[in-house]
Amino acid sequence: MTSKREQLIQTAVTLFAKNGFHNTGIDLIAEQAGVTKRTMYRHFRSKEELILAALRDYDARFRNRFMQSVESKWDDPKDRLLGIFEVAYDWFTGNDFYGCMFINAIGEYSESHSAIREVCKEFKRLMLGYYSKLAKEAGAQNPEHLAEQLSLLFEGAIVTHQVSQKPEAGRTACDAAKVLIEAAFRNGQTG
Amino acid sequence: MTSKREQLIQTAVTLFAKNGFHNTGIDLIAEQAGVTKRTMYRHFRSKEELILAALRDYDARFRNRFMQSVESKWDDPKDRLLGIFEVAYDWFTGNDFYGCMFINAIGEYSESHSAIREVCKEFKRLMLGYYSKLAKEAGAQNPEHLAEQLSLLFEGAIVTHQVSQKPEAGRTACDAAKVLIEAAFRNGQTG
DNA sequence: GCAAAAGTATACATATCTGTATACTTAGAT
DNA sequence: ATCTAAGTATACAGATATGTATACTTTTGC
Repeated sequence: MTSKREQLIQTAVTLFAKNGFHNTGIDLIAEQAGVTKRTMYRHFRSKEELILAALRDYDARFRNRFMQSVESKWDDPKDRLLGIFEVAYDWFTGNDFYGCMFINAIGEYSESHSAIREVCKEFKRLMLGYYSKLAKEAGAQNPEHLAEQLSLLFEGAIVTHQVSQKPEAGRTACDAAKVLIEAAFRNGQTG
Repeated sequence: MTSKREQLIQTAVTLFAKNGFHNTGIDLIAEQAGVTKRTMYRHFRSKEELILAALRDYDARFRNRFMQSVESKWDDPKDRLLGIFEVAYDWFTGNDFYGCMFINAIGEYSESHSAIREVCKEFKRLMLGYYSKLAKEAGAQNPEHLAEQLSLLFEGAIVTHQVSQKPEAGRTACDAAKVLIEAAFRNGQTG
């Protein structure tokens, strides 16, 4: 049996993703988690603490799932670089895709120096690090640079699908990624 | 003198962009606009109506400013395609950059069929149309496809700068855009 | 000049939000 | 076995939300 704390976090992740942060009240989270508000406040001293816990939990789970998905489907590092976009496509077209939770969080909590921003930045930093690692394994001469380019395509595809609901965004990102990857291997420095 | 209605819309745009939609109350908007709440409700029958008006107003102004900026700085259509990212960089590094208002709006109002979503989709559609027009003028063989690729880079740069506060995202987008543009002119179909 | 529209000022209704208080009940660990 | 931590249930405090009501004043079009 999962702990009450875990139930709270999972419920929070779901509701925050679907309905936004300010728009999701503590009462609803507690009710949906099958827990009283008193219990919630014993685990988290404030709503912000719960938000942080939800983001941190989602961060770890998402990256784990993502990397395992990529690595179970492709072996060649260069294939994996492209595979990123295949996996992203599956994510986009799933039933409960509401964009990237971290982007959405910053949309609501824009303060420059806040704990929430730090978690969001860290998530993006770690994702970028993964692309970079794949690019390095694939033998790109400037793996960081290629990773940053692919990251832009990835983020772009997320928000395009989120806002415009165009499934072809995933395909387009994949096409563009191919071009950028080829260029990165053709002459090291890409532009 | 600008009308009260205009003042309300401008104030709403500023506050929604900076502090989010749910987190910005009618009372504050009215106060900041120098207007009573009663007056606000004479112009807009609900907060959602004000949000829609703010988004529509911002949509028109932003695109206008953006296109004029691009076209006043470059004459050659191919230069303009790259210029997009220069102009974007200026936007990112300005004083009050809080990401794309439309992306942020969808983050808070994710319902699939809502008036808010339609306005956001329309904005993105019109921006894409502009890239497409430039690509066509530049003589790309598949201007829509190139436009969609560049759009992904653009959106990616927005959210990357918004979340991770990395000024180099603009530069990276520009580099990647160069590669994609070159590829689009080298062999029409890009991957 | 005057009626209608738009504005001010302020209070109110109603709902919901975060967070706390009180009193009682389990469940586990030593 | 008992003591503590964690849980339930419920009510409350205080702030803030959206939206309305009332009564008065200013602006503006005809």
